[in-house]
Amino acid sequence: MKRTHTCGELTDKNEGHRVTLCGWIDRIRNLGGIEFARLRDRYGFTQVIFDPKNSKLHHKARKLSPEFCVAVRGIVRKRPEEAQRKDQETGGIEILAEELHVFSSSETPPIYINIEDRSSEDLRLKYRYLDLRKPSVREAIITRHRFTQAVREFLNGEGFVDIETPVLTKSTPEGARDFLVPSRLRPGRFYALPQSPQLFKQLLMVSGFDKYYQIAKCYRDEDLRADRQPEHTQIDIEMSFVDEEDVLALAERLMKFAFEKTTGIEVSIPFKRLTYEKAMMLFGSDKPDTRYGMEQFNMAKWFEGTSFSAIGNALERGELVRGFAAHGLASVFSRKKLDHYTERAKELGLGGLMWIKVEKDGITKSSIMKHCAEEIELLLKDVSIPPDSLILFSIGPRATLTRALGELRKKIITEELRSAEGLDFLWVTDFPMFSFDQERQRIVAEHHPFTMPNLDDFEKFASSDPLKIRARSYDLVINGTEVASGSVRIHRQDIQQKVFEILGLDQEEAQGKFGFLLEAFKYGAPPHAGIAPGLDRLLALIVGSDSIRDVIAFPKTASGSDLMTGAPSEVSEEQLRELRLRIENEKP
RNA sequence: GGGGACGUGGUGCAGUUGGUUAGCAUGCCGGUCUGUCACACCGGUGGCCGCGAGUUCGAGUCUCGUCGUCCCCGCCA
Repeated sequence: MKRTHTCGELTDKNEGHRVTLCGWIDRIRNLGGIEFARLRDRYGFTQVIFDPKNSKLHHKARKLSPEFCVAVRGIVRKRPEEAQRKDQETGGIEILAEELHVFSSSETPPIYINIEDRSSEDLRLKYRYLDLRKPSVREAIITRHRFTQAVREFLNGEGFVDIETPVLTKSTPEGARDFLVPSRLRPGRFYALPQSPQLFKQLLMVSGFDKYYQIAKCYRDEDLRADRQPEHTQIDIEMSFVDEEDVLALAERLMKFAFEKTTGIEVSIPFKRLTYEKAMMLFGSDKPDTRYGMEQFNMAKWFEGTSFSAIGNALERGELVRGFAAHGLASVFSRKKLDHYTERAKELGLGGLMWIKVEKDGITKSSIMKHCAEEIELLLKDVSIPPDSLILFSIGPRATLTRALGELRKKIITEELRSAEGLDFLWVTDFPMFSFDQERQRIVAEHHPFTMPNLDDFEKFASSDPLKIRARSYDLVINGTEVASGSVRIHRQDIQQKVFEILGLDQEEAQGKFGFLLEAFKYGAPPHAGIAPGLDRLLALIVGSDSIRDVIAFPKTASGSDLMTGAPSEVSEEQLRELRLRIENEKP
């Protein structure tokens, strides 16, 4: 029996037609005589009715159980008026069964398929193929398909060429830990899985491919999170003869097209922009969710010459006094909660946390009222603070203070506030080119070492204070999540060489690691720039999930295992021998 | 590498201060029922309480270890 229709398409327009449906039994409702079976496929549900008058068929139907895979032939008929379901797409009709074929029976499934969120995540992952039968899980995967199709449609239309790059490639020293693949033909040597196709796409620009894209798997052997998997997918894009404005504009149009095509949510462009510097000063974060306000401000001017030594001394030391106001929270922040936030502030490196409350009735309270009543009065006169507001503020060196306040702001957002609506697209630009890695005691690239520095900064600070150099890089942030990252790249051998020097790679090392790139730059490299939106995170935002596992067909757990296949697994002695590898005992 | 939460019939949970037969819901099996849609009702089945030590007359409950899952910090995108 071949199907003539799917379970999502029949309506009263098909009344009287003889049809065949294939799918899985979602649920049986046996009323003694008449028996209803809900049939499910990826398109929807259709109710099938087995009438006892057809006793042979009815007898066969009584043996059905959930998740049997079947074909049913029958007549589409309108349900009686009182039995119609307007909320279901196929709720107006049913199939009066004439013939039933069971392709496969099913044991009682280990997870609930016909009830949402009734099974634990580890079981759902172990039986992912069953979990994927659930409409909500299936829809997330289909949404992902529609999104990538929209991305391809847009980029193809813009003249981009989709080019595959190798998965077995070379280990590079910068960035995350590589996944390594031992080489059998060259024992003792290893491939690395790409953290991104970065170098290949730059080389494709040297080749003249102009506009490249790839929906590319990227691999990083680092610890996992809800929004981090060992393999994730990037929409990898690179363009020649462009600058950052071209890339940002392209990315905006791409996001608008793909979001609108996939979700129907209208996206207005251009997106807001903040420099890194400004984002840090306003929100204490390089990926702020700006929907919640609570911008930091400098409070020094109200405390100049204060007699309160804690603040006065800090100002003399050149430290800052900064804080932010949270409206509607004065009544929520009990003494206990304030203590809790103070504790957190100390963990974040601050000496403590001060607060001012303007309560609902307009009465002002503060942790430093005893010392600074006048200062607080002046401050509240200058800054308009509505009733029921809380100002949290502290003192400290600039970087520590802004970051710590940013963390406290984030904590308030996740713990105290109702989640905001809508999509908040934000560009953060002009990141620092380098940062200092305390652990390794050396300068590292903030984005990656192929990022074009701001050349004015570069000239001024390359030898004196490289940490002051800004990069021509940009991140796209949506609702506080970093969803894309990119930069203008270096296309000149001399600049690339200097950047390597600042990173502490001498010429020989640089030749060994990236010689092929430096070599390529000798042969007419075009100026180029690119960006790489993270597909998994974008989809998680679109389907409203906190975890990218929900938009990946076969995801891994927080410890990197695949509960379904059992990977990673041990391999045979024979396999190890071929690779000339030996496993060292962990505990000798 | 560090911190937190969890692990009890197939599934999701409860289980008091350590005390006799480990509850509830759902599923599953059987029965009644011809318009249900989480069908309803009646009856039944099903658990070495993740694993291993220990404390104790006695451990689901306390201690230590171990494994697994989730969340967070570090790390990383």
